[in-house]
Amino acid sequence: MKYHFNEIEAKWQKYWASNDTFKAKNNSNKPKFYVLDMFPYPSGAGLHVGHPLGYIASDIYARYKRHKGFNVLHPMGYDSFGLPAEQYAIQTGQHPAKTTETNIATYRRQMDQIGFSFDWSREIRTSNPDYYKHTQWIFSQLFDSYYCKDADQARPISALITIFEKEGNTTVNAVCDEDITSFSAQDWKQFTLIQKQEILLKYRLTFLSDTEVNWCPALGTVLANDEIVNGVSERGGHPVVRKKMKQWSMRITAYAQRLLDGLDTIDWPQSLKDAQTNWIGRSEGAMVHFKIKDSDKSISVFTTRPDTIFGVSFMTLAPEHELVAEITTPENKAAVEKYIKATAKRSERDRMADVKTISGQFTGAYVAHPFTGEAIPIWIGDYVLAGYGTGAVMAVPCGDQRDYDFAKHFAIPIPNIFRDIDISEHACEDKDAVIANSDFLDGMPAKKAIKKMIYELEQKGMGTGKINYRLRDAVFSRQRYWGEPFPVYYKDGMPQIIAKEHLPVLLPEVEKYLPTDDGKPPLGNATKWAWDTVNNEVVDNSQIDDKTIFPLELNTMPGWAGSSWYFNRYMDAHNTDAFASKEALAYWRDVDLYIGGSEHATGHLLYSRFWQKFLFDKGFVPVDEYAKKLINQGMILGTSAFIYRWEYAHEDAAKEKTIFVSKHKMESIIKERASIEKSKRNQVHENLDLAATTDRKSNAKEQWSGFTPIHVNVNMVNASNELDIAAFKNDPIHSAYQDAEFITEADGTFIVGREVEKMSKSKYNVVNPDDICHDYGADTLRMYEMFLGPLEQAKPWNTAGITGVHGFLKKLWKRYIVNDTFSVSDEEPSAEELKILHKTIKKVEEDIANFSFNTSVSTFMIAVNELTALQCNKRAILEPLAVLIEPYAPHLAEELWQQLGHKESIAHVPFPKYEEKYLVESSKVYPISFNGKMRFTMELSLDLSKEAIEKAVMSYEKTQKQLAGRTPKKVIVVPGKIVNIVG
RNA sequence: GCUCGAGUGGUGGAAUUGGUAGACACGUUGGACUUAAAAUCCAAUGGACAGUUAUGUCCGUGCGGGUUCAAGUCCCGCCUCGAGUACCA
Repeated sequence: MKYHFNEIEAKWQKYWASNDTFKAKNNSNKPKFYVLDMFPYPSGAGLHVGHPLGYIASDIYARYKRHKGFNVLHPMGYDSFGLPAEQYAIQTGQHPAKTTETNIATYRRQMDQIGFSFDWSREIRTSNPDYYKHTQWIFSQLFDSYYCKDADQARPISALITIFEKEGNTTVNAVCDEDITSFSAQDWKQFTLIQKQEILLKYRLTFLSDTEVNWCPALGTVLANDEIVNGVSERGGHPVVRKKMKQWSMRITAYAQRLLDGLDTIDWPQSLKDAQTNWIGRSEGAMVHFKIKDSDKSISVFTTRPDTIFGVSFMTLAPEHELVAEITTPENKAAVEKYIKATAKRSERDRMADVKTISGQFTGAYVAHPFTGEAIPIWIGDYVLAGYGTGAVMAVPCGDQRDYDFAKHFAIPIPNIFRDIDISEHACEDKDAVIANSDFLDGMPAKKAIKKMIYELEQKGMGTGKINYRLRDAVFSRQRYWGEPFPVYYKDGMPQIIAKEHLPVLLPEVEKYLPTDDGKPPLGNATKWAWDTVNNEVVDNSQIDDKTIFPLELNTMPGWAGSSWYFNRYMDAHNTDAFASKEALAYWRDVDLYIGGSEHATGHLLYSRFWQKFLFDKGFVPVDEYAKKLINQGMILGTSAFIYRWEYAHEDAAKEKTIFVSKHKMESIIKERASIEKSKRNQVHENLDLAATTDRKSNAKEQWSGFTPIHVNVNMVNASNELDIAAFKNDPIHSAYQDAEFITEADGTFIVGREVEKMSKSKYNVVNPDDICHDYGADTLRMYEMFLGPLEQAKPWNTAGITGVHGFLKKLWKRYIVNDTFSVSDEEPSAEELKILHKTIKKVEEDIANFSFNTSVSTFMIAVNELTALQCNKRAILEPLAVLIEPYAPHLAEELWQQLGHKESIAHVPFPKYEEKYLVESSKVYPISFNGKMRFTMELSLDLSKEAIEKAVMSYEKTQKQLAGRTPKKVIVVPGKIVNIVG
């Protein structure tokens, strides 16, 4: 009986599935433990070896917790709405639901073969109506809520209406749009229904507003900033323009402070907390109002340094600032307009990337200094962004380097307001500098001066202390097909929510998935997309009468909608009334361990915290942070392979053909070429040492221009970096290279270049787990992925070491099964054997607690090496060992468990108990150092006193030999650790 | 620029509060078994030098300083690489 891993693994996977081994119960006497993975988007490429890294780690943890007596919830699902399926639908006409289903089947097969202990009975898919029904409902709850700053929580919009009816809005302290105007209870009563709705929309936690968005005409959709790379769309690389559009937004800014505060209560990686903290970008300062000369308007600016106000020598507005056109004087009009036009052409990314160019334009207008009354010129400059703060800056050139550079460039005065500080070279951004030339602030350090200034500003009514956040409200509309439809219809142009009992509003069928010809989103193609408010159902568009039947919203929700609450759904995945029952939520509460990539730091991981806090405010969930602990797994990188194309131009273009050169050959050519270049610069290329290429030898009329690296599929390259040329030529992807010539090394091999890059389809460096499962088994894959290195570290995939792990499993197998026969003895174990076992238990438990799975694998190897050396085959050792290793190699462990005579699965067997007594040592091999350098070791009893140790060491013959007659100055004895002799 | 990580043999990586640097694997070399190969097993393996051996000496955790009986680990100053972020007022 050999270790037939394929048979064993298939057998146990089937057993687990048919016995519901990993099904979690929603009530239990055991303590609960919830282990969550970030659910994948099921892409067409299938799972690659990078995906399972985090899943293996969480699976080990989940399995370990089951052995430790926990009721473990370890679910999996799919984030199945998304752009790739839609793009594929546009290209092929295949319905995204169909594509998604096919991809999910592949993912499921691949995950099953790795032996994860997921409770598949709770599987969820965000694109299922049963699921997005609740996403729609949460949206409607946000719509029906506003954020009360006094209570510091979300409140029902009905409560706000009650206040409006009684007192108007002047006493309301709520988060709302900037442009809100005051009204009385009397006013409110007189407003029309539409006016009331318009006002309420300015308070709702999800609201419609005209937002400047990144519009991608080719995709027919709006993109988030993080979906744009180098000014073009991340997917497809299409151009993007800025455009105003009516969009749904989420008032996440209402939660800015709570999102910051919450970070202190959760055990997440510091780097991730830092990322969120920076993203939210809290800064304390003041809002200052500068009155425009010869106008009754004023310009507000936010500043973190109100104490430097006496150093203001100009003001800069973003070119997009709403007052620019109004204040510009006739003589500056042409220049200002020209500058605005130039700025508009540059994308926001462009403007931000260019730090060196200083540009700007004077408007001709002035504001009055709030304290001195002095006229301060107003400039516009593209270093000021419309989207941050108020889009205006009070420029203090002596205290800010950018303002300083701007002033220098345009010869604007630079008054110095710091005592004894030289600003002839650069600005002084030191917060400890003492203020001077500043009236009532003279002699104060910044901290004190800031407080004083805010007080003065508030006294004069010229400003207020303010906390500003960088965080912006999140745009929530997408002009896409494959997403959740909004539960919204429009009556008189105002959005109306569809009640819970009529959800879900199902995604309609469409002829094509592109935007309509008149620029409406894809849902504009649907012919049956109107809401009948009498029968509460979707009806044909032709029935729209704007009395009882109205048009439905054409946008769909973004990808992050479904992923912002999915962790709650797993608790009660089949509930049809609610997203989860109160009982289920009360029992599971929150995620105990969440594992996923750090790339979601400012997306999913921020939005989901926001939604959770909202649901908490509404009393729908019991906790306001849903994940107690989070671990980021590092990315598994690919090792790309390159071949090098010889770039040359032949006199006769028809005679040109593609030539690839082996790596070392290429290097010698480049070297040789360089020396030729030296002697005969710019000469026609004379053929180099290319014995194999006779054609080239007779025809020397080629202009050489270097080598271009081309990605080749890593699966065509062996471990020695040799390319399988035939396979390369046969690959349909490379049909263009069928007649290519390959110049090999002297020994006839063709060597590729290697480079570590992100694993991606376009780089042909994707390694999928299927082959490894087939060749070595899932248990080997699991252990090897863990053995690669620390979980949180990024690392290149390299199968070179996999034989070591596989060999280890075979060696382990042989402890139980010798010469094809199960042979475990019931003999009493020796002290030495018990010591090996308990040492291993201790180390493995510590490793799991520290998520140091790579060192656990080493620990197992050491244990098996040592037990092999002792020829140990005793049940008292091997039975617990099987349980120890089960989280890592579950199939093998199940098989051994069965061989050991057990009928039940190993999955819930208690973890072996570590007992200190087996590790107690009576002696220690002390390292004896001289001046810190270890010279020899000496075994001594552990009950010796310090003095006794020193005596024993000093009288030892080797010590005296080392000292060679010298007398030590000092002897350091650390009992149980080390002896160091100084002198 | 800023923030956060990280630099250890030929390679991936160990070293839990400062206490024997290089665990465990890969690779390489030599050997056993075999007609042969695969598989398996055994041995050696940071570098340099000395020695017949036993062994010994020196150097060694990116670089330069420091603290300490003792530093991969702590402190100061650099360099390099990676990730994130950015004219944030």
